[in-house]
Amino acid sequence: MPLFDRLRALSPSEREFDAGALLFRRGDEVSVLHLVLDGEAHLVRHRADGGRLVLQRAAPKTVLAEASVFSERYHCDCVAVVPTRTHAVGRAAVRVLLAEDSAFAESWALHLAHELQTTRLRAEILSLRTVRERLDAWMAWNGDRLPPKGIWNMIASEIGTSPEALYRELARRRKHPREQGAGGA
Amino acid sequence: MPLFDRLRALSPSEREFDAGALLFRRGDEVSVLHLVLDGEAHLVRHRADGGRLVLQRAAPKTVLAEASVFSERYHCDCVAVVPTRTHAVGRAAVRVLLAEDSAFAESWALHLAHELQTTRLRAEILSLRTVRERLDAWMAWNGDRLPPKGIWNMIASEIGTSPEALYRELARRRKHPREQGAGGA
DNA sequence: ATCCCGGTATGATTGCTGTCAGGTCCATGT
DNA sequence: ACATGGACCTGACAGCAATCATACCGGGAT
Repeated sequence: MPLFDRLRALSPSEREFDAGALLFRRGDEVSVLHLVLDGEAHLVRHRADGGRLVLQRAAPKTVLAEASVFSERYHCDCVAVVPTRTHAVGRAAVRVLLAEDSAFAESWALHLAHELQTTRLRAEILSLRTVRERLDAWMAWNGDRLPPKGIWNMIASEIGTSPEALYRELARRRKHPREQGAGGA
Repeated sequence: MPLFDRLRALSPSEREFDAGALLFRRGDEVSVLHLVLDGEAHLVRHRADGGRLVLQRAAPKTVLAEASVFSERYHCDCVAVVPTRTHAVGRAAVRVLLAEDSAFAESWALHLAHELQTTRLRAEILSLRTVRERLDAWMAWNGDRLPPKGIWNMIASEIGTSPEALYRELARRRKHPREQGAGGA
């Protein structure tokens, strides 16, 4: 991922956050762009009734709140859900680079376009109703191969089902290999 | 939407497609970028078993397959699901503009970042399990107001549920106004 | 060697939603 | 006035998955 490295090269500053710590608050001035190195940070919006709406789950090797580059202030809170380390890049520096280095601007746009593509796919998968359909769709995107053992839990959360439901679907396919895939129209 | 207008200004060519017609095929050379004016076009990937996986549902006033700008050839098919009219902008022209006009590059990135934001939100909403939670989340994003009558069908499909289920949830809230919103943690 | 823990596996139960089926209301056109 | 169609509404039923509970297994730590 050249974009990530290019951004990291901009400045050497790293930050660490305990589980539950806030990376920033809604209304704070946007001074840096965070790249998640380890851990996980959630972009959340708090509702009047106390409920919270997650807007992004940033895993390691992920750019956090890309849209904040274009905003003076944050529109939502960001919290580390586990101990998290980030690389903080100055927002101003990123903006200068975007404006003056068209190659960088291009990789930035490419990154966003790819991210958009996979997120749209995820939304489409999540709009399917059965675990079977969701797994079919996941496989269609991942080379028509079953997910490797060891990450089934991750896949389950990716396709929005419980691990148990995924285990059962996988077991079903082991027993009835030919019935896979539907003639979805 | 200034980006949309800026793109339209690039060239005057419009194209029309009947329902079911293909805008392009996987493997075709990318010569133009489509902006959907009327109708609806789906980006689809065909599976070996005949099933199809939708990657994007492009409504009017929407840029179709943004990632294609950076690709020589298409990675999936695109089909008009209803009679559709698009504005076709030369890919080369867009790339030149991206490279030479940093203001345009910025609005392009801004567009992608916004699209990414709302798509991530949609994915989060779709990963909720009950209609109640989904509607709460939708409302949290839309000013804590109930959706206006007349578009409930649209909302239902946005949050990935059947119209009936949404009607019931809305009726429930009419009867028990105070029980809305959960202390979701 | 043993403990521990996370992932894998599967049964039983409950609850929500999808679907079908019927019905009302209203705007529009004739 | 009447017919038409679309959105809204609600009852009934079936089905799928979330959840709880239990158990197996393998690798890493002690």
